[in-house]
Amino acid sequence: MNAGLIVRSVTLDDVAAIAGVSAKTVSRVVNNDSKVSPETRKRIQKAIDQIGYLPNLAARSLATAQTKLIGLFTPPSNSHFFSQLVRTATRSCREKGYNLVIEECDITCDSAALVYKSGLRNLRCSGIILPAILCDDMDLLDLLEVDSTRYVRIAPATQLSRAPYVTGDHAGGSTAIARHLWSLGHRRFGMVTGIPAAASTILRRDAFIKTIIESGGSLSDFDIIELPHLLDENQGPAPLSLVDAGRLAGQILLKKSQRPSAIYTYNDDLAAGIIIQAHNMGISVPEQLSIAGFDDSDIAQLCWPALTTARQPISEIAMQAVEILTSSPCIPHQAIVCSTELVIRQSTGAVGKD
Amino acid sequence: MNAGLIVRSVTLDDVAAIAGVSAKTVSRVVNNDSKVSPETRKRIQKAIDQIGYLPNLAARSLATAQTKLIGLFTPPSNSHFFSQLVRTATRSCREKGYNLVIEECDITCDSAALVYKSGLRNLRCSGIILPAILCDDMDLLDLLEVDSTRYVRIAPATQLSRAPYVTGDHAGGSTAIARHLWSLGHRRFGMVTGIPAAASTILRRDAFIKTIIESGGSLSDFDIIELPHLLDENQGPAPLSLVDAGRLAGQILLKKSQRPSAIYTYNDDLAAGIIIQAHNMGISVPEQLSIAGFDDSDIAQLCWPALTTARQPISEIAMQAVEILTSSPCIPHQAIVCSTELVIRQSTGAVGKD
DNA sequence: AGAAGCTATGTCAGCGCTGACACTCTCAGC
DNA sequence: GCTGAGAGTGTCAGCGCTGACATAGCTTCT
Repeated sequence: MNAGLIVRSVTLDDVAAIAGVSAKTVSRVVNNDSKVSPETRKRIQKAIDQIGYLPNLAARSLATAQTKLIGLFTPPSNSHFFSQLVRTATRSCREKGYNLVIEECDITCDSAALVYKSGLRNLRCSGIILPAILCDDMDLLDLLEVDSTRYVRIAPATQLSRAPYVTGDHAGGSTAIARHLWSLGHRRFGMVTGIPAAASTILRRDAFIKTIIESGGSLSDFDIIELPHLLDENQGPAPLSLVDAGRLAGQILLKKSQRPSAIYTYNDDLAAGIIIQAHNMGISVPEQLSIAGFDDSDIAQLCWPALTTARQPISEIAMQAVEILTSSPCIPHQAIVCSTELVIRQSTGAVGKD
Repeated sequence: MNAGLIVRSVTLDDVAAIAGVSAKTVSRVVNNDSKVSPETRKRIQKAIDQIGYLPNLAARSLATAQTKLIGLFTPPSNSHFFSQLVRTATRSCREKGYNLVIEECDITCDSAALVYKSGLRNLRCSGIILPAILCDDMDLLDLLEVDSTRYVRIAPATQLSRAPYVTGDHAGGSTAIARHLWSLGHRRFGMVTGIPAAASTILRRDAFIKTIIESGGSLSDFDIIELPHLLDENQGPAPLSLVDAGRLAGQILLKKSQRPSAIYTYNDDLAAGIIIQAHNMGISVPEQLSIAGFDDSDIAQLCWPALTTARQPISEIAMQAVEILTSSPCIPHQAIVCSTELVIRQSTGAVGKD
């Protein structure tokens, strides 16, 4: 390691001296400006390669007041949905010449605005991606607007016209799942919902219930568990993973005297937990219990039996978010709704005679 | 969105003017320098809060030639091991006042040095975390040293004394798994290895084989599949996930006339794939087939039956890596080996009468 | 021929911060 | 009273780059 060793880095001026032009012209070449003659361009390019010039992003940021950094908040219990989101966002950023910076925020203990203030904020990202829940923290949105930082919301619940957002068709996916389960003959349902503050939680829950009731069911056919209740029950030091939360929910739901024949969960991670719990209790899936999730994240095909779920186009959501943040000029109130699609796998089946 | 609107940001000078001191003194307060009288400090702090001063990291980077950014390379098929690594690294960076930037690199198609050059390089990260495989790309290491960028390797295979590294005890974990399987009566083994260029692949494989042979087995008791072979077979456009690769490996291994009674894989993701494939083929685990992985990443407890595996302290590895990069002064050739631990779960059992 | 318009390039201040160094007090020690 | 040390603060250049503007050398049109 040569840390400590002083290395004056190669600058525009060095290149300029070699190529016999001004630094500004080199800058033009580096930034692909037009209005540079082909010969000059070639000569400069040669000089750049020769001494291995590397633009200094800090200097550029300072001069342009543009960092080319995209910030992304993630929740502490990482679902598979988020892992995929992070991955695709990384790739999209790169394609557009930006870099992705990750920030973790547990809204159950910290205010998102506070986390932002003490962390990402003075990085002055060019744009910020705010996933569900976080994106409904009005203090945070205010703060971002004060800083005039661009941001995009993923699945916002409130003030939809305030800023651009991307979301999946939560209601549509839920409706499809409900129809599917009903048509298989299920009449008694367990549900595990997400965090109530998230729009997706409400939309997925309500669409499901509404569809069942429209089909002929009633509200008394449901056993509903809310995710926060599960998280609260956790004794351990580490936050409960969503899969573990699902397992816990399974313990509760499957012990009921009137056991549901189908369970629908807020996302695939929770559903995976239910499947595991069913295995542990000797309940066979899908013969004795059907389970459906949401997202179609990696985990869906990793369960056994593989999970019936509503596919959200996670990669597309991430790409669109990055696109919105990096488009120039910025389009004020873009709203993109990605459609969801029912994916039937082996975790759901016709209702059996228990 | 007020992009486009010109907002001269609040600077040190603004604060200085209000507090009636020089910008330098404000800088001292912001950076927690000693040698500022308590009263002055208080007065300045008040001014800072009053106008909401926010240090400009780009300017600071330019002045100090220090970006306080840590870069982390990830492979394209994200294993659970990496998801966890990313998460913990994010947290560790934050605690130390750094930010984490992710870069994806598929060494099967691109040279790591090239990816670095075209991406992370001109961000001039203060430090770079290089996971296995990547960290044995000597071109990349050369490049980093030319730039005098600090880096830390995770599980390097070659030139161990070249730079600091963190690694798990691959051989130890593998040996423990081998002893465990042998003691359960297994005598015929399937193996799925990792990418041969990685030290971990070789260490895990060789320790396993050596232990079995020492126990009385012979080389002819093994059926070995190498990960790259599986990846090559993939027709689809998207790269094969490790779980899918495991499934594929299962298809091959479990069709053999002399079917192994136990399969040991390079990591948990691959093992999960094998379990799924066993389910699909109606082979019961662990009664008819024992399966063991490596890492004890989240996926291990997400399988059913839960996976017997060798736990690597992933969080500790990430924390140590960040620690090495951020410690000051930098310690030249630190080498940290984290111990691994056998975790016995339900995917392994005594060999049955098939 | 002169005006007008273009293209290709140069000049220079300044983005916000910090390191090196200078300066002014105060106070202890002789 | 003088010296030296140290604490507290200020001055200023310069990190590497780009935006705004100026300039030089063309061509084209009137």
